Amino acid sequence: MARNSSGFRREILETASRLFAATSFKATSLQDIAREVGCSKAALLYHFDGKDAILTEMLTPAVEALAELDTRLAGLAGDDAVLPAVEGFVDLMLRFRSAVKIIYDDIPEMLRHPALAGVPDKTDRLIDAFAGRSADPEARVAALMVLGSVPVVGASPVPLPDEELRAVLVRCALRTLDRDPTRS
Amino acid sequence: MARNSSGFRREILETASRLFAATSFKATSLQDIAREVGCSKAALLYHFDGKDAILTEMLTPAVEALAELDTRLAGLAGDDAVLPAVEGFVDLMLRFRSAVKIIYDDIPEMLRHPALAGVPDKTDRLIDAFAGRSADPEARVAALMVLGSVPVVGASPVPLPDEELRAVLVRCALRTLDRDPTRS
DNA sequence: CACAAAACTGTCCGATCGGTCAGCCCCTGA
DNA sequence: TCAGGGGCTGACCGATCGGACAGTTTTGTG
Repeated sequence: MARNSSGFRREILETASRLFAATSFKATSLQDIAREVGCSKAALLYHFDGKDAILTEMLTPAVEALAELDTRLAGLAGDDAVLPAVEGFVDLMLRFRSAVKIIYDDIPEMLRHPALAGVPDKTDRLIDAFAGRSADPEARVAALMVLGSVPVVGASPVPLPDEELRAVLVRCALRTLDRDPTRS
Repeated sequence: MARNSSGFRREILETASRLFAATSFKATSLQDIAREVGCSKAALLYHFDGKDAILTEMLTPAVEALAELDTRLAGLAGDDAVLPAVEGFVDLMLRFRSAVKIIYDDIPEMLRHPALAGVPDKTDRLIDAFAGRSADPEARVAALMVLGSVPVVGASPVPLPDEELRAVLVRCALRTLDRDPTRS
């Protein structure tokens, strides 16, 4: 064998990235990567200092881009920061989509657990309801955002009593879905 | 020892729930739970059929409530489904917050990885920018929602070219933040 | 062609995981 | 009093993980 070294490194990174995104970082073993690449586990450890080093090298560009966005926003005050922050964040996410998947695809893996069988089906129908049974792509994306954002808030510590938090969440979610919350 | 059996079961569930939420299901071993509860690992497996059974018993109420919401929404068509869906989902999430944490707290665990050092700080500042540097709780919650929702969309397969997806995401995010996207 | 460096392999290792099992303790009721 | 069963333990098991290492093949170079 003895392929081109830097090309081999890249091949390892791409394969590992695919596997990490498909399953998850923790659930993907060095054996899995080696099998997919077509080399021995020891070969991986020859090119990289360890499993963590593979992940680090894979995520570094995204982390650096986030740091760049951070410094760019630091100079903007108040309302001026909102639009650049949103656009910058969305661009970042789209540009490093595979990296994002690696971080977030622990959730689908968790949903594969027998205890949660049938949940994905129900969340699909929930998206349908959020979108008002519409097939419009924008409505579907907004619905997906609501499905994701509400639990994220729930998993985070929020200094707000449940009743107020409930009202705020409903209001924000309706705005996301382009439904005016200001009505009876 | 020989404690009250059902009380002991409840104690195990509560401790396990706390540990699962604090770290993650996979990263929490039976040893960890046993140490925290103050019994042997074998004692856990005497009361439960296995690690999965503990998780299942913990999540079952939430899964059932989700199924209930699902059937309740099934009869509603089009726009009539939106508000009940949003309110039902928010209520569900608030009611089973610990269960939600268990599913979602794989992400914070991932963010603890050395490769992602410093990322939480930057996302905190990103939330600040999303909220327009405001301390208003509603603005902070909306910002948190945006931070969560955008990557969730990125990690999901969306049948939309990147450019359109970008525009949709920015628009929806601005609506979530209560910023009117309809302007130059 | 010779030889050193690079590339790679098979094998082994310690740690940790979920789970099993024989047996001990102790309360209960006949 | 003593059999018996529920509650529980410590020791152990096989599987799997990331990683170490000595040794072998391949490659580049004088």
